[in-house]
Amino acid sequence: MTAAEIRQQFLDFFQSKQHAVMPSAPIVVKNDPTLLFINSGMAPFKDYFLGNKPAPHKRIADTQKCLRVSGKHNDLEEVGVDTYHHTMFEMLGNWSFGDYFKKEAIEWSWELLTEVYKLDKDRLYVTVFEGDEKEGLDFDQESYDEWKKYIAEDRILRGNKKDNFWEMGDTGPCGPCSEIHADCRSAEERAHVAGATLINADHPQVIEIWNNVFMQFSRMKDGSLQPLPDRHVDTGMGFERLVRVLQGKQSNYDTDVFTSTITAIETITNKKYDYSDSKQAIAFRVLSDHIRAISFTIADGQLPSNTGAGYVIRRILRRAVRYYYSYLDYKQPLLHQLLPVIAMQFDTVFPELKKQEDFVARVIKEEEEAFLRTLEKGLKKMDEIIKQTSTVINGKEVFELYDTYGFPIDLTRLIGSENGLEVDEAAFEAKMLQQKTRSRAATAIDTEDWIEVHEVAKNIFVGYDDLNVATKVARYRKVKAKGKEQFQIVLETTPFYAESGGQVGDVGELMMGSEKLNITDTKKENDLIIHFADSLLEDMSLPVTAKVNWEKRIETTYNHTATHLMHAALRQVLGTHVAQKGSLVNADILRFDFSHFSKMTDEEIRKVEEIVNEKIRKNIPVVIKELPKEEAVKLGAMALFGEKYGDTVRVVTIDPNYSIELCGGTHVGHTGMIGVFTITAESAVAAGVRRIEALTGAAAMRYFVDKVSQHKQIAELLKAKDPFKTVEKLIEDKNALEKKLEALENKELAVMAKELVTKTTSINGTNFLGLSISISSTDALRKLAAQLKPLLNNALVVLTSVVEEKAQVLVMVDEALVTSKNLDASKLIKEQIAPLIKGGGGGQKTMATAGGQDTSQLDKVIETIKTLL
RNA sequence: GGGGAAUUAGCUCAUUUGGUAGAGCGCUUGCAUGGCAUGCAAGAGGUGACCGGUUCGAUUCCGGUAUUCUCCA
Repeated sequence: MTAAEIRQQFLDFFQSKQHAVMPSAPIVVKNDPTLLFINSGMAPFKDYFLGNKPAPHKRIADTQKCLRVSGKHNDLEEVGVDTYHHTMFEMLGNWSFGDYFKKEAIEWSWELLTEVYKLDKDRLYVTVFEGDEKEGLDFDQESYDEWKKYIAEDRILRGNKKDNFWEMGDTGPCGPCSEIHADCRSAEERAHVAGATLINADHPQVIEIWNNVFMQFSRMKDGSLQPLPDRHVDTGMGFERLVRVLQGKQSNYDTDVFTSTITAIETITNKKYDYSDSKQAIAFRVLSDHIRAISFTIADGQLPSNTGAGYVIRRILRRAVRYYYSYLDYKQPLLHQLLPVIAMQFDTVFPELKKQEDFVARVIKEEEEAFLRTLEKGLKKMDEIIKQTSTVINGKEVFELYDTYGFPIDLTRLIGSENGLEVDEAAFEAKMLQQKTRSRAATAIDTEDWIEVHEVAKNIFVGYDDLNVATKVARYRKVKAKGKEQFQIVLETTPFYAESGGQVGDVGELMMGSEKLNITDTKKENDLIIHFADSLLEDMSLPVTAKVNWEKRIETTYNHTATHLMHAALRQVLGTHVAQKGSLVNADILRFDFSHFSKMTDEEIRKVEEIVNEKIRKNIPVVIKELPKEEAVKLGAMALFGEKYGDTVRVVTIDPNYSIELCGGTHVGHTGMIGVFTITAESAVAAGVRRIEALTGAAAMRYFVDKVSQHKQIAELLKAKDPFKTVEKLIEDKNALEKKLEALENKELAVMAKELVTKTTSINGTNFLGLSISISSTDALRKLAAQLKPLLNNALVVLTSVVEEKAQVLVMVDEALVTSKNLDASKLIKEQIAPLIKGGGGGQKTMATAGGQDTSQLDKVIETIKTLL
């Protein structure tokens, strides 16, 4: 049975049990400050469990792309070392939202495993929650009784709170769970040691394959448990593990989920995968695992970057590079070459990768090249350190290599040992810990419990039509971050648009009688609209009026509609490979990132501006409709990868032949309202991604007026019709004049030098020249000395001058005198001259300069030097 | 969001307690060589990212801004 068949059978099975089969949500998470990536099958359904919104179906089944790189059992550094941990994995799940519960869940899971997949019943064990006195929780008799119908009682094990009580987070839905484990050991081993003793004991062949969670409580901030009104089922079965069990393999990497990738790596590197624990074999596993995580996150819209979720991708990618660089002896970009293999493999389940194959490959290649460059730089730094070190590379240097130059510690270790050097690991760890605690302290957020004011069924957004509504506060809470206190407020109905789809959140005020409260920002947490304020109203329970700042909103709206017009224009001008990769729309500007591989030419930019402005002048009506997703896609709406859509979507159409996009943002009624549009900047943000910044309406007009008046002023200043030509000529002339001036100065100085030479006197066989001269700058003084030098030998020269009311002294000593008379110009200047003129100075032995406040002592300076001879 | 670092000629990079900014490649010109990454000589090319401060004097020290790299969250 192939992996693809196993997946399909799961979905078909639950479809036959009246489940709606849903596609995987994007692996990249938006609108949730607590999560960077989907890390479990239930994550996309959080809102349904929290009661923020109703589930579209009571029963759902799916396979969900998940990513885990941290946590107790998911250290990135462990992936590939063993045979069953992954960064990205698929989680098969079936879900009940207030529908069926323990009985059906248990019955169906048994039916699927034993009758569809035909797993040997002797190899299966299940666990149920034993209860917990401290929490006041009873033994899960209900599940136990259900299991008893299918499986011998000695195969039903009791688990404690750690293993068999699942919680979503510190607070929120939770409940007992029941796991199914499979014993994949050989017959002899099984006869020797009973499987039951190995459950949850980290045995690589006795593994949990499925967890059924029965949500029936909600954890409060004070730690107490409240029963949930609706009970839910949340199950998760690790797909890669399941395939391994069903295909009878010892390792996940030996299943057809990974073998095609491993074969491709063998071909590219000309090395063999030998299933061992060698570094080389680990490298194969690391690469075949990481390429999946990297490819799917990029396809779902997260580019590698140096912060947040993008940084996680970068780290995974770099770990893969490190492995092929060090252990497969491959020094060029490799990962991007694997893309065709996995894009093909997942073509039917996750088509988003195949559709963006070229783009994803280019991003990965670019990123690999960048890191290989970083490695080069680190190697150079490493060389320096090796030269200066005799036995142990100190922690500070190891940390600096790692922290500042991004040079991986394992490479430092490897190269160090090749040069007979050790690494001070303890000091490195200490530095690392310091950095971690500093970062944590800076981001610590203290969130208090919600204070319920009015119970409301649903949080309603009315801001598409109304900017001013009477409503009441549903709940609020205090949030403390970086010593700053803020309040989050949820309203029953709100006109405030929450930051989403690039459009910033609304600002405005809440009013209660004459009392006003400023709303500084509006954000979404999952689907909950949260208003931010610095304080609270005196009485939060009274009715309030919520009022959006109208001016800011309308200007933001101009910019948002203009973004759609521009997106369509870009596709016309540059081609249909242009896809949105991110955007920022606020009252002042619009910024739009899109996939495109070269810098836009001036003509292309002008063409886009022309098209957008033409569409504005046509005053096209903007038509907004709520439609089922499938219908919208049929209309030709641009389906944006990485956007998670519900069943009905909001379709924004500006001329059905021009622009149709799925969008939740706010838009103008007719394009004419935008007024005018202009692009102010075009730049690169990442490999294959360009960024445009633009202005509309009044801001664009101000921009034009400024430019025109600047141009006018320049023309007036130059008294020229064509200022460009004039400026070009001015620059040319200026350069020529500067050169001429410099030549003239040098000539003048040469003449001066010749004249001065005649004033040289001989003292005790040494030529001495001490003069007070008039000169324009210290630079000229130095140049003069340079001119004098070839004209004199065996000479000591002292020149003094007053430049900008400051005393300046230059002392020049012939090389011969430096040794024969032990003269040192720098010493002279510092010890004898500088104090005289109340200043400082220095230089080299043969030439030094000094400057000071006191100009009255310049004659004495010359005398002082003279007496030295 | 919090640290660390970098920014010097068209490109790649030097320049130690602050004292007239250098190299290689590339470019221009001349000469040599039948051609191949040819040789010799001369030359052009720098507001040392930007803005302030300390200093007689800052590429160098200090602060700020921008951009890039990097680590952590």
